[in-house]
Amino acid sequence: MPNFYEQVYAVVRRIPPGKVTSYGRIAYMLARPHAARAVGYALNNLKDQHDEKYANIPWQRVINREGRISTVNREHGAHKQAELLRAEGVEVDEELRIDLDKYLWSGLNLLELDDILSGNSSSEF
DNA sequence: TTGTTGACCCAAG
DNA sequence: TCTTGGGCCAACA
Repeated sequence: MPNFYEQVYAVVRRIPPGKVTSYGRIAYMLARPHAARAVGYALNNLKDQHDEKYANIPWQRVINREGRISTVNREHGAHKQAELLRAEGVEVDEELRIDLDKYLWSGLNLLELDDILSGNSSSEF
């Protein structure tokens, strides 16, 4: 059973290009409806991992529940995230807002979730 | 075993 | 819409 970080990364990797989701939704998918902060913590940790293993995780597709990029600028910053999303065809306005009605990822279905949580998914890296 | 810290969320006002 | 206050969770010292 992967630890919480790995579970978060596994879900984030499944967000298709041009779609976004929120920290809270990811937490909910992982059967921890109130662990949104921990999801953000996991992604923050991701930034410090320069391992190839973590190189292709589309962290830019994770935003907050308001459809806003809430990244406090550190190295990459909110602007970088906006650029990455625009490059995928997601419209991001000057206020760093995204139209969730258009770009929200519907999420994993229950069968896929079960695969991840039970650890016998073939796509578990 | 605490206490602290975050790329969060929710309800009230 | 915006601001507050409270809560929740995982990692770390």
